[in-house]
Amino acid sequence: MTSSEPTTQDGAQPRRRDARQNRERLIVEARALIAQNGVDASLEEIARRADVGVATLYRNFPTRDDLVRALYDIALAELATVRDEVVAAPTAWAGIELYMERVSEWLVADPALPHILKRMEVIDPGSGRGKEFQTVIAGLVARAKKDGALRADVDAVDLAVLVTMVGSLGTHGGGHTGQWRRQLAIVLDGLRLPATDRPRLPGRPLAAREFQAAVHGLTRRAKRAASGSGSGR
Amino acid sequence: MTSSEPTTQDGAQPRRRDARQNRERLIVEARALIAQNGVDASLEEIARRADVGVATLYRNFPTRDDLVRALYDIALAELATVRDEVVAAPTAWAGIELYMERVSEWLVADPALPHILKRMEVIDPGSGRGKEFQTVIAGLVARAKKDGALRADVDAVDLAVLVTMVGSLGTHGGGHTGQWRRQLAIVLDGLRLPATDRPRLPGRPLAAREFQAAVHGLTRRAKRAASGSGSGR
DNA sequence: ATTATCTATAGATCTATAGATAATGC
DNA sequence: ATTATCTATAGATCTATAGATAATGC
Repeated sequence: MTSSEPTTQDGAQPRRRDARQNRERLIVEARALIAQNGVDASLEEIARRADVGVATLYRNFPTRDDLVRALYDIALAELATVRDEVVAAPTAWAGIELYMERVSEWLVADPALPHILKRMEVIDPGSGRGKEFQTVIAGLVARAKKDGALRADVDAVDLAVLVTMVGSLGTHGGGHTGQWRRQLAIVLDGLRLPATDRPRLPGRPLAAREFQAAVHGLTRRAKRAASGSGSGR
Repeated sequence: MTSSEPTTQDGAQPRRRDARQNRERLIVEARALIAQNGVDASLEEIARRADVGVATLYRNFPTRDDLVRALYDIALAELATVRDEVVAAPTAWAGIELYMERVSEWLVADPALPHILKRMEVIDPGSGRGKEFQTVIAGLVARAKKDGALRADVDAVDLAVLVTMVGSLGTHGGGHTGQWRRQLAIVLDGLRLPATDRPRLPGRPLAAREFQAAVHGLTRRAKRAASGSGSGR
């Protein structure tokens, strides 16, 4: 209770070299396992994969929710860069494109994120940590409409929903294939005005069997885990 | 091993009245809990919620995968109706719209489905149970392109990915709000040719706080569970 | 000297099954 | 008579912590 207690601070780096490394490894493995098994992934197994005793995990993250919070903070820090890029865009429409692309990329790159975001809202409802971001986007939306670049009947929240949707391809659509860029392009075409003269879709369409494998999550990592430990629990 | 053994047949209905009812209840609760906690949801808790001893669950579904398979079969049966509707559509484009809408609806209505589909591909890889469906859609796509109703640079697999994406709003975007219809309309506009004269978006945009709640899965059911048992495990 | 790690362990919960008991259908 | 249910339980795994042991930084 005394303020001078030498406990591990909130998200602060531990003082010792090995401790920092262990924390890093725990975070990496936690992300991987949560992506696979959800927020309730076994803490014991996370520790095991990080080659660390369970107690070390508990020292760093006394509660499961502390771990979730840490992952959330890291992810959010990455997102801050995106905001800067977006406001620096030459036109409002370019800003919107950038926003959609970067946030999709962010979601697809880390399939643990949906689970983490979901849990965060339970832990800390309406924290509104991304609220200023939303304000930026709302401004962009207004300008893009005025420019005649964005259809008039959508708003910033629609964009947020759309980007969530595209980002979900990381979990349910095999984000590693880069397919999501095609789908994003189609979504952008659905938003664009005038609605003619569309750019070509990026990449190539997926073969049917690739889609099967992708939707059902058979990335290399998932495959390894499936053959290793059955249902994974 | 003898073929006359009176074991519970594959997906067959049990003979006794109470048994049928119990099986029904198990399936309902399994669906709900899997939607919430993933395929690895506790079988004990499913039985508990269905007001049934665990042994009853195991009698009906000797293996977790048997349960998953049963849920899959039920879902697929529902989907068969959709195929009939789609082939009966007046134009190829109408068929595509119908396909996208009905399959999205199907996915959104049952947030357990992504988990189940994922697991099915592990249990029974490349079973290709939906393959004939894909063939139907491929034909539709070809016709719609010839009609000049669908953009030329997409194929049937793109549509499947898109519909997966929209369907994911059931899990990650609060499907109960019906928001997905707006997003689907935008996607369809991105696919349509000529790309002008779009129909109005259905419904109304979501308020920012509604989006928060929706994305983070605070449906009534999730709320109840969260306040009830913490992290739910 | 301080900071952090590991091993061991208590209590809870889960999977899976055996054996005793109850409910239906013919 | 048959079919199905329930209770009880063994063994595994998980969470969370206490106490002994090892590694770093000043």
